[in-house]
Amino acid sequence: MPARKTKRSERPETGDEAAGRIEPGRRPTINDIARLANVSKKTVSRVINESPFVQEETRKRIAELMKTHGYEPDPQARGLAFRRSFLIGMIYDNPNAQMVVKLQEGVLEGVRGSGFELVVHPCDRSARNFLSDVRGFVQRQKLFGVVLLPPVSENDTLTAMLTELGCHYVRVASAVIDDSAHLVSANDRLGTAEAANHLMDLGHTRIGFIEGPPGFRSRKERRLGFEEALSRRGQKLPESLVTDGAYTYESGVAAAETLLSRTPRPTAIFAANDEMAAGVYAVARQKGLTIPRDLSIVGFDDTPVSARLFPALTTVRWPIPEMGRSAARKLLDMRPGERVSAPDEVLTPYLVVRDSTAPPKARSSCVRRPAGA
Amino acid sequence: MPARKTKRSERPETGDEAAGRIEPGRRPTINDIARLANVSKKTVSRVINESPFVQEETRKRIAELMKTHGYEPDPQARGLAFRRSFLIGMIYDNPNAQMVVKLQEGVLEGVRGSGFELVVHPCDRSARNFLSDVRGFVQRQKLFGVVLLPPVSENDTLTAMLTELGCHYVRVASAVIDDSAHLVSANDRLGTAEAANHLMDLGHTRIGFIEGPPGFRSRKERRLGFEEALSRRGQKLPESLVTDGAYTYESGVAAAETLLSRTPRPTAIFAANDEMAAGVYAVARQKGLTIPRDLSIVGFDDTPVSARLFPALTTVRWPIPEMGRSAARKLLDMRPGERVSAPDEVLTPYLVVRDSTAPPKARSSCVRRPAGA
DNA sequence: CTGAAAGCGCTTACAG
DNA sequence: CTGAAAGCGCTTACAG
Repeated sequence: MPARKTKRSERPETGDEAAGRIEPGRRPTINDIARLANVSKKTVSRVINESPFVQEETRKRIAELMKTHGYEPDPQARGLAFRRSFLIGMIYDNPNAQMVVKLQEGVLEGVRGSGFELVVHPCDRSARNFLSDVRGFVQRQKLFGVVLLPPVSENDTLTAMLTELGCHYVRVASAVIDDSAHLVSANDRLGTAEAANHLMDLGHTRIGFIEGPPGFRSRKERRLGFEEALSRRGQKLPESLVTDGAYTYESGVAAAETLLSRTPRPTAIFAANDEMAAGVYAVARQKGLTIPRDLSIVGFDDTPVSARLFPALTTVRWPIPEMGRSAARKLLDMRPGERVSAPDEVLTPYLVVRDSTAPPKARSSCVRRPAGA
Repeated sequence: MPARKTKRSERPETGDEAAGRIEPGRRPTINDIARLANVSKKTVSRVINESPFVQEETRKRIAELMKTHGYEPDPQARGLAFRRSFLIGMIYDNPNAQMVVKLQEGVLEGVRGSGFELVVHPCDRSARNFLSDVRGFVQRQKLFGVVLLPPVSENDTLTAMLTELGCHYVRVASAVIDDSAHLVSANDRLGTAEAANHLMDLGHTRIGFIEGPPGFRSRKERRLGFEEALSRRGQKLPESLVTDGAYTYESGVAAAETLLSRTPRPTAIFAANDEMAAGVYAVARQKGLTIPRDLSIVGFDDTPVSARLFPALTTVRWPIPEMGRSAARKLLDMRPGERVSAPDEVLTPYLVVRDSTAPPKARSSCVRRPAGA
């Protein structure tokens, strides 16, 4: 239907008067607004895109008309003209559902009101067609940008490809692995150090350590942070007390079985995430060990599972929702003409002390607590 | 850049020969393919949309060209012309992260290769602007369809609005609350009945029941299924042994405290989901009750938490991934010209017996097991 | 079976 | 500061 060239002489003074000219049930388009405002659609376009080259009076009149008629520019049409969509992708291969959902919510919170939407893309990072799959996804949807979750976020080949495709990205990570504009990160090393200090404060000297899976940067960071904290107080982590893990409950069970069969038995275990810590609980119970009297346990993440273990798990809180929101904002800052807001600091995870840690039983009476730690 | 009107007389015989004519780095468009195939873009369009009105020889030649050049039609442009996007929304206000993530994965699996993508939309169903928020989301993105998760899926005002907007939808639900085309459902009543039978088979007669939250259809279904099964064997559920729950761990704790303070104490508790069952474990432990010797527990969902409780939870498995895949397929079946595949049956959840159920201690010796149940 | 024209709702140069 | 023309990559009538 060709746009009726109606009485351009009439200049609507109020929204109500003009409303009759849009067929009910049809969403108004840029043409409707232009016609009602007696301007070209290019001028309406300028208002939409906040161009400074519009007379204030005109801008205001158009803005009001848009509001009155509930006009919202069509992202599809805008995207086609811009050669870019208003979609943000979230790419991940992460075993932790709680983390994924909370991050999604955080990102959505961060883009609220911006007109952007979130398209999720779980994937298999070890699949042979991983890169081409992501490439197709990004190209087909002409994504404005993507949020990358660990460990996919640590893949530099991937980010190089995204750059080549002209797709913005922000990595969610455990260490500073990119410049501030492309990174939302927690300082895992600091968080783990806090956990180590807590255990040493309680008097533990034989501490077991369950690592994250190879291929996760957090594995390295968490171990490093822990060992550094130990060595700062002259302690060290013997190889016999370090075990592999996979950030899953089952791997926590397996690791705990190994660690708790060592002699002498460790008096405390740090698990690089909560899921694995839950596995340690199961093995401890099975071996008749009481937590924390016979064994102290510390986890990492502070996912809901930590509060529902018994006794409640002492763990390091990873600021998931904040990371999501921040990632979204960084992406939005990449819109042309956007003034970049102050870059967020690298967030510091902090220890949440609950009931799974206590001084070691056998030694609690003969070991001196370090003063003022 | 205007499309160069090049030598239409030359008719490319092979893709290789033609390849040189598309500038490298630029994705081919329908115009490129048309030019290379020496046909109008309308004909290419017909091939894309699988119109029968294309000569087989022509169709084949064009299809090959598309493949050679890695041509994929632009969903944005197609959407603009179709007045509809190739996006599917997932709308939910559900506390269970595991369920949400698995359903997302299931839907994505179901649409794989179709060119559709999934846009997630967590929301607050009790917010005053709930409906208008969803309406804006659907209209702005011109969603092809949406998958509705419980309890949002049970809102008929919502589905009426979607129909009015011309947006397809599929509900994920716990009972038959719509016609087969719009519904992917588990028969919760049957699943719960199985749980009840299992407990009765073991000899339990005093069974506590923790309900789901008001506003969830599953609350009603699960209770009904349970009571029907009991009454079929002449048992009944006394009001004093029924408690409210909210599908959260904390509500499970509160409910268990109530139920376990009744005298005589119930010998078994059915919790309407796994999260609440986890809460029952905590209270039981705190009261010094050993599971299943002093108390049998049955959950519902079979989420990962059930396997990591100790002892492992007997629960009713809800077929989450299957529901997601099926929902996606139903949506795709609504594409014009699509022949509807056989509608899925309503899925039946089934009992997974683990270690949290046993005959009641005090009575196991004097109660006769019902024969052949 | 195939195509030229017009359109989907926006934006980018380019004028003025 | 404002607009007419052309274009983004596709499809829908409408012809033939």
